[in-house]
Amino acid sequence: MATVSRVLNGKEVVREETLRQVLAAAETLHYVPNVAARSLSIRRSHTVGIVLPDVHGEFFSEVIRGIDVAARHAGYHILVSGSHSDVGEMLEVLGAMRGRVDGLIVMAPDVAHASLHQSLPSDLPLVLLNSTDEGRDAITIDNYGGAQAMMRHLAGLGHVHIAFIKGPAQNADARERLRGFRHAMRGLGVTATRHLELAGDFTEESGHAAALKILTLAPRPTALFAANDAMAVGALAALAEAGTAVPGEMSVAGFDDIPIARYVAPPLTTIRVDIADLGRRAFGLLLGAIEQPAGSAAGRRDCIATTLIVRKSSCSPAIHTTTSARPDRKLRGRRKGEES
Amino acid sequence: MATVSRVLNGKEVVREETLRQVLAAAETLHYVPNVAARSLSIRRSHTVGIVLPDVHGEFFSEVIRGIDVAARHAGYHILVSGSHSDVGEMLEVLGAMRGRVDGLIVMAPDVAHASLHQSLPSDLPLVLLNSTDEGRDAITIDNYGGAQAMMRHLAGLGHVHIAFIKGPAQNADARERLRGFRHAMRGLGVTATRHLELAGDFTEESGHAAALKILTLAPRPTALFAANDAMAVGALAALAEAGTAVPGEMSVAGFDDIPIARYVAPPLTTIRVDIADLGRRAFGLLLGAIEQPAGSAAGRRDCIATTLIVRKSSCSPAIHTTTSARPDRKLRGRRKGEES
DNA sequence: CATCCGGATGTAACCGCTTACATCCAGCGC
DNA sequence: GCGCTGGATGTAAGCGGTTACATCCGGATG
Repeated sequence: MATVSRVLNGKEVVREETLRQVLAAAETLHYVPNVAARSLSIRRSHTVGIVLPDVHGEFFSEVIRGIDVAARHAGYHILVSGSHSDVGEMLEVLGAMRGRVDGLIVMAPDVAHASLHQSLPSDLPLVLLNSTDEGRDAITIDNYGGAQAMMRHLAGLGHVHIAFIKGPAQNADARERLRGFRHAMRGLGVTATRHLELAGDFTEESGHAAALKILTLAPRPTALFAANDAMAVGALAALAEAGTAVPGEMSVAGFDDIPIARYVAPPLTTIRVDIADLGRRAFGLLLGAIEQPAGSAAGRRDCIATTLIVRKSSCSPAIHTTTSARPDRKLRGRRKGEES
Repeated sequence: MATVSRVLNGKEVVREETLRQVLAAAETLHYVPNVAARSLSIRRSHTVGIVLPDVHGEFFSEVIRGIDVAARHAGYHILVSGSHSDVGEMLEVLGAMRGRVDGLIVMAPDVAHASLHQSLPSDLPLVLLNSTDEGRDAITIDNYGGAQAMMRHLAGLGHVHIAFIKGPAQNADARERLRGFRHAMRGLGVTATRHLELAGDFTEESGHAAALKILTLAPRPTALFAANDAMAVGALAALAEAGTAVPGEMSVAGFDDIPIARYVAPPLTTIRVDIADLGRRAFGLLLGAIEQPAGSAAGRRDCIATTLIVRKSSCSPAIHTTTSARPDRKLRGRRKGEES
């Protein structure tokens, strides 16, 4: 039976003839190796765990899809647990996965929960998604670079008064995007940006509310950059209700390129993030850590690039709207007519 | 050590005092039971496998979410494998899951692949999603009922000439929706419906193409019912390009209530399917089959209810458009002016 | 006081595989 | 002919639990 094991694992030399016999016998007996016994013996399950918070549809599925194909390719399986609303639940699952998996991919964008980071098992290969922690491997999105790319786009169109709708304060992605915005604004010579930064929490409603506030600013910004697409969509709705033309009177930009971004009116200019790639790379990093436990010191980083997607929601600010003249719909309407 | 096992499983009587000692020791030693050893011994992994074809974002994540929460609640884990483009790949994964899971939830809506059904392990509890097979447990969506509900809605508004954009011929969901449409049409006294049924394959492009064909029918239908939302969205785009007012000249309805359905212009009237519930119930059925293997004869069925969601894309047909007058854009434009 | 009883705990076989080590055997050089 | 060598295969000791069965022990019973 040692020989059978050798044949099935193919890692040792077996006589050609014997090999054939074993294979034939296995075939006729419908033999299927017992996975549990093998795991017990080699202390490896060829399974990786994925723990996600309660993230939404497209993101959730794309991350998993990315990890899934990479894992399948490497002969690994994935044990998934999503929609954890609180840290306690997450820790519980993390505990239950112990022993079942060879490594873990954990997404916990809310850096606030230091308790979680402390409780992560230290004896298991682990990579973090969209959050960092000294001494642990992590994959992040190039939020800073993406935000700067969008700002370059807007600035290139001629915008200077650009408002920004922020994400949750404790969210790592949101913070980086904000950092990118601020840096770009300084580059445009605008140093006092605080009044141009509106609070938001990544929901459509918060985007809606923030957009209404932006309309009251004087001078009124000519462009609005939301830290994610959901808020940009909310903003678009608010602007439509207020009768503000997009992009005529106000350019709007988002971040993420969620699927509906191309269907809203007007289609949204945004930053695309290749989420499946995020998953793929996370698995790659994890696999490396699993296969060479003593491998290069932990703390490896990998960053996912972003792409600027220009659609119809952004354009150059019209000359007359850059002045802070109070909006007068009839008048503007006539002027528009003259122009065309 | 037998006693330790008894304490940890709590299934046998142990002296109060001993129990405390064991627990204390386990605590100080950071003892964590080895899952593989336990599975080997009790021949159960407390894990269920989920195998999905290459389905899209929202559906994928919702099904998994539904199963996930139900499973977690019951102390089970889920092993996921998605995005299988062909049957061979699916079978491979199915094989690899053998021994790793106590049961399987498989989605294979393309009934055409009888080979798959034959190759499904027969010694493992298994429930099918959106496809049926004699003698196997299955959960389906109430496609027939949903389609009828939508038809009742349209008929109630006064529509009689209703076109239908079909889904892939071998897709079980698509077939049932078509059946619902036909039955309802007979109820409306329309017996020859074939010319009102346009081919489609669940993609936006096919919906776009089908809508253009519908515009050429005489008498022109006053309503269009697509077998899924993606095609309805495509149709909406086609109608907008052709300058056909929705819902004024043509009511449009879809099926699924995908997230963007509420963001398109006009918001889409559709049939909502509670997908998370689909997953939840599938797990429930599977759990039953796992816990009483000899349980009631296999072949249990469960059906997910659907809900009619009325939005802005449907309304009563204007009186003049129910006649079969040939469309004349200028003329219709003037008439409209007179009405308002 | 010997026997019996039943609850609590200890013992060891077993789950099915991997793998270090033992064994076997053919070919080789001396 | 003999000891060696090395490749192929057999043997058995784990891996870390579960659980049937044996054992132990204090109290009730005859």
